[in-house]
Amino acid sequence: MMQLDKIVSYHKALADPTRMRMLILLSEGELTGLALAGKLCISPATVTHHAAKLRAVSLVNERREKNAIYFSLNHYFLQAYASAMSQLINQRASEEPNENEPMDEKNERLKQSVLKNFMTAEGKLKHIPSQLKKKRIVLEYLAEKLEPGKSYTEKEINRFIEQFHPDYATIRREFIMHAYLFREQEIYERNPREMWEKWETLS
Amino acid sequence: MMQLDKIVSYHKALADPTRMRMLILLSEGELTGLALAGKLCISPATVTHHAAKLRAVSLVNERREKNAIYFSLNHYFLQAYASAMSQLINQRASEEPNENEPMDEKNERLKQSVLKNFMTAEGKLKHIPSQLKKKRIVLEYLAEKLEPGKSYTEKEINRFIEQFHPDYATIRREFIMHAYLFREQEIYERNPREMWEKWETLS
DNA sequence: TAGCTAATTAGATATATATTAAATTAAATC
DNA sequence: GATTTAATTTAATATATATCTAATTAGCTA
Repeated sequence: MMQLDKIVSYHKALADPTRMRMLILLSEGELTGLALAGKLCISPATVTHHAAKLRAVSLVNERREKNAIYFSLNHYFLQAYASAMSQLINQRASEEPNENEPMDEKNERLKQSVLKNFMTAEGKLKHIPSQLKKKRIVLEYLAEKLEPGKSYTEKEINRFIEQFHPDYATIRREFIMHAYLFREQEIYERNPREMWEKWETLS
Repeated sequence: MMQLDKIVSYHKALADPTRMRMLILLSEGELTGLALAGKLCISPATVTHHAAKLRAVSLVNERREKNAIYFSLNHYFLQAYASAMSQLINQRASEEPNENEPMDEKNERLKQSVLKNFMTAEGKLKHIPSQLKKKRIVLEYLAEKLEPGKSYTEKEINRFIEQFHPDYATIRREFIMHAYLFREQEIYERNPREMWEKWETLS
């Protein structure tokens, strides 16, 4: 369960018109600090200030080229956090105190049982688990078979998923909703594993 | 297109730990101002202050009973606003200057052509349009056939959708994502038409 | 190395807002 | 009508933060 503070910080980051305009500008492509300052009519120092807040909640990425720094949107988190809050509010009831068994062992056991239950002997997916935790196990298992860093067209993704289940549209959407897959324009890419894990800590 | 200010105000409303805790408390049911003050360890005046902010962005409802006021969550907006921002940022590119033709005529013409293109002669849905505007037309057309105010189980919703398309899971999700349908616990309900329209103005 | 450009940091200021106590209003009950 | 309970408003205060200028740091290039 994501901490209150993180959700609040996230909303604080978005609770400022200048930062929101920054994000909108960045949605059209990366920009340097100076360029942002120019377009927003603010000083470079102010850009740094806001960039720090956005970075703190992983909403922007930065890369250095020569002595300029290019800012860009982190699409993962833009989508991921958005639903984290509704989860916080809608899914409270399902919280349970944890038992004595070590977490890692318990997770591994669950993972094996879920894969056994939801995958056929031929390696096809029977159906998508409805419980979030189980769903993530299945999605992760499938996503692992995608090559990290490689770009896929939508068709390629569909064909990939079809190997396991006919309803590729739903599963593709689940991949994106749960941050296993990332879509930019018409191109899909597997998110790095650390993103999967970061996302999980949010929910 | 939703105004920047509204999105910012919405995030401001959620950018405070006390208000977030209020929402979490209210997610378990309605409470009076005094009850909230007690549970949150703050003065009644502070509750009023925060309630005003949450009300300003339609996140809470109020009802009077005797001389107490009961606050409750507005689930519609909790879900609706959340994705409005990603839309703001992801769909900018598709904006176009509008032509001379009156808006209403244009919309009606689009609606007819979309329904003709995506529905079979037998009244089944061929597939879900990928363009947002067209998708909304199809979803609205289907949602109109649900009875407002009536509660449906998930199974009933599935059977309803299956009349039109086998992939009820996807369509059910789309209904919820686009605020045509509202889920509380395991029960589904059609949102009132005004909610559909309010939601559309957000995107 | 010196000089240039971009970005950050530090310090200062002004605005916004979260909070409370006290006064006031609203509704219900005696 | 007087009293009680709940909520709001008002006024005051303290904290947070958005912004700028000026000084500093980081990296490039002549």
